[in-house]
Amino acid sequence: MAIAKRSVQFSFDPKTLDRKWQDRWSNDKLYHVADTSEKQNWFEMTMYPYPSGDTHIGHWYAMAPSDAHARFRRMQGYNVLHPMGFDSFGLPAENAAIRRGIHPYKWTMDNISNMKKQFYSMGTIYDWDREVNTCQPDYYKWNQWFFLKLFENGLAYRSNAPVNWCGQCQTVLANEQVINGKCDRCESVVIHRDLEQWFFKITNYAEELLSFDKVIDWPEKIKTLQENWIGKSFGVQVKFDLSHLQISTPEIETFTTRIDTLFGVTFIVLAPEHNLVSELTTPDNKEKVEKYINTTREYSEIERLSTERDKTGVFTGSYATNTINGNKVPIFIADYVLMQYGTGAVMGVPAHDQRDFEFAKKYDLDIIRVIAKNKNDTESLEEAYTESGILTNSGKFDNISNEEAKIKIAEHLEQLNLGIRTTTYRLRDWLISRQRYWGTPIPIIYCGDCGIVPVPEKDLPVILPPDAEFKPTGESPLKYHPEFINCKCPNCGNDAERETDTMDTFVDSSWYFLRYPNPKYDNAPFDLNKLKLWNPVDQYTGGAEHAVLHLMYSRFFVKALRDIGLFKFDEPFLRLFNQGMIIANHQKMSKSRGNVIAPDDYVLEFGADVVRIYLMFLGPWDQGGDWIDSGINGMARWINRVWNISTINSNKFTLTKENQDLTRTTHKLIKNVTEDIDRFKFNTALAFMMEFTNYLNQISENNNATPEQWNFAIKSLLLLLAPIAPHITEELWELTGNQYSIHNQSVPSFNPKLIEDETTTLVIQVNGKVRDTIEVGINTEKEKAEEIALSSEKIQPYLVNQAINRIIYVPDKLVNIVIK
RNA sequence: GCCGAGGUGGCGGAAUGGUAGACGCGGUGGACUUAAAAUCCAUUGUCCUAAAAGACGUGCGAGUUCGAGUCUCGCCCUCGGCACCA
Repeated sequence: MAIAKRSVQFSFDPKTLDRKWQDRWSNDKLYHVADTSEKQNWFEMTMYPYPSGDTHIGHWYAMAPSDAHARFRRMQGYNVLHPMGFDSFGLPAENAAIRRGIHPYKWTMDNISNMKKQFYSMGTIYDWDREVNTCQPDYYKWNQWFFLKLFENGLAYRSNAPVNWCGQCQTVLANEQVINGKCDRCESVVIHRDLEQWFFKITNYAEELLSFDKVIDWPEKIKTLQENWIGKSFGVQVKFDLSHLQISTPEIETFTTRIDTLFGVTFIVLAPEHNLVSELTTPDNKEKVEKYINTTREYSEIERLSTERDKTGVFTGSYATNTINGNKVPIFIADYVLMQYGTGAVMGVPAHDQRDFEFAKKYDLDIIRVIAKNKNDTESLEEAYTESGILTNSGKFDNISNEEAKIKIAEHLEQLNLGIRTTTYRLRDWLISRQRYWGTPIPIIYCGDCGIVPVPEKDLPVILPPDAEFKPTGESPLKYHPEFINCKCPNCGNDAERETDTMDTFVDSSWYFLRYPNPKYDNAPFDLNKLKLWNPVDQYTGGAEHAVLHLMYSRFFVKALRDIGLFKFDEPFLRLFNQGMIIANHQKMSKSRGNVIAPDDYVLEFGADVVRIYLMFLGPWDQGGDWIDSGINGMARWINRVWNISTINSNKFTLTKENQDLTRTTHKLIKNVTEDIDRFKFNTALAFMMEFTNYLNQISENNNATPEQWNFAIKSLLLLLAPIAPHITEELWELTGNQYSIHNQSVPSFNPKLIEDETTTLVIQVNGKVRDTIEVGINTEKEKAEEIALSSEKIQPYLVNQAINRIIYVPDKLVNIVIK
């Protein structure tokens, strides 16, 4: 795509400037971060990228503002660690290997070196001595180490679980490889299969993850998203009697949040995977049931995703007894009941649950209304009644409110030992197995005699063999790598086999913030002394698309490692800020649309600073922005004006007495910009600076400053702009005779007393409509202000023959004359 | 369906309940120039008007208030996330 041409004639050459200062900073190790200093440490991170090969404007949009904020903290006197790394395991590398025959390692490392060059061209303060790269054995070794720790502590386990299966490729697919229910490689429909998989027991932490007491500042939105994901609900586990069937268990347990509707149960539904299904199925239903289970097992993603899908199910032939009223109800299986939630069994109350209602209609089951809108309510139901109401058809519980009944019936069941109040969560355990090559090998050995044997710590890392063969079969190359698979059991020494699955890459990102303080430490994942200096992270920034997965997994990791005793803190990220999405010319950017903004081209044309400024000016960072090509010239124009105005020789100013207004405006600028950058409001911070530049032009033209105050104004402007536009401000800092480097200076401070205005514009309203504005001294008395307002020539006509009801006075702001 | 964010000029966007449209883009007119670009100056919500003055104006409809883009209630639309969770 062609880029916007520069229409500005710069007074300087941005390309030369960028290079000059980037090299100087790099040679001087200006951004080297010591672990300790006389300053307070501040750990500010932005989410590390996947090394896709080319930085696009989205990377810049995430990184430039966070870099500016970190630089700003640095100038506020903190010792700032603002590191960068690469989330370098993952699918695209493997696909490149299969499609183009490039080894994932080479592909990844080439991309990383390219992206590092691009980050360098942005003028970021990343200290590359602290780089973290997750595909290196010295990093993923610790993934394996953590896995062993979690395993030892009962937080990692192996279990059978359904996976996405592509029949064409004969392999398992990760969720992200399933696009609209189809395989992303061969486009055939994906079905479900059961496989033995490894899980992390995140559900142990469901309750603690719901609490955000230990964070300082997180967006409400993200907290809510996590709360919804965890999905806590209160309900009752209630038993239905099966004793008459004489099978292995005398009862079946269901979970419900609507125990008040217990008298309305007309059927029971089990998930097809429920372990009682085979026992409950009577011989004459056997064929039907098995057929249903098989089709369910092979149900496609597409069907499952469809909301409007008909409820289907099949009768097992058996009945259960609802002990509260002795009713016999039929037992069905249906795939709308999920094995993973609650007990995998549901009591069907068609009158008060829409899904049950549809199911009952389809299979012609009874619908018994037990909650009435009011006492006279006898209407028949067109759909489930899910509102609150009064109990009916419910024996001794009739005529009480359903909210009351929830408690009464639960207590009743508990007394009879037929039910118990419980809490259930939607959150599932974290499935970490991936049937892929380019990831961390799971450090487990399977021995015919000893079973599951963890790889001993001393044998870590289990190295990913570099000489794997990549064939377009879709299967993990590790499955065909005998040297990798075959090994000796660490326990008994007999022949054994290695696990060939690798870990989900979210494992890598769940603790990388613990590695930045000591990326090369090799006795442990981290040196506790270093860790204490930096962690937890003071400020984290990144896209909201990671609201649940990455951010919740990281929280889980920290809590689990804390409980294992590795450190004491509870949360990984104390403050979180989510930037919005950047779009281009009103459209989402995509390769197919051909509207992807390539930052490199703009950097060559305009210089890094102009691109940085534009990204921060486009809109409020948290709400995203619209990159409109023509807009960038405005930033170039402005920065050129900053250049021109900064290079004016201050000796030309001949005023001997200070211009109070300039002093006031300069101090206001400092206040406003400081506050705005602090809260990531770069767009308004820049607007203030632009306004100030326009103002300085007037001052210069009218020669309305002393040399000293002019210098102070320019110096303040440069210092405030330095975090956002590091190259040009550094050059101007030098040109104006200051000492290298501007980035080692402090943010200028303002004097609140000097900000106070002497006069203010008083708005005069009549009945809330602005009729006049009058300049008055600050702190004008009410009586005086009213007098001024009433005597205004513009106001007079409105008051002729009018009775004044009252007068509102807001000091220093307005007078509102209320007439009839 | 549920949860969240949002709806303001031609465009991106500003506005602790107190002058709506800061700042920037784009447009128009002018200066400079042989000319153009760049730069600078002026102007730029709509209607009415020669102008002044005025009227209208923040998705729609009500309400609270001396005063509402901002608060309350009820709708409509857009974008993001979740989605048979019993």
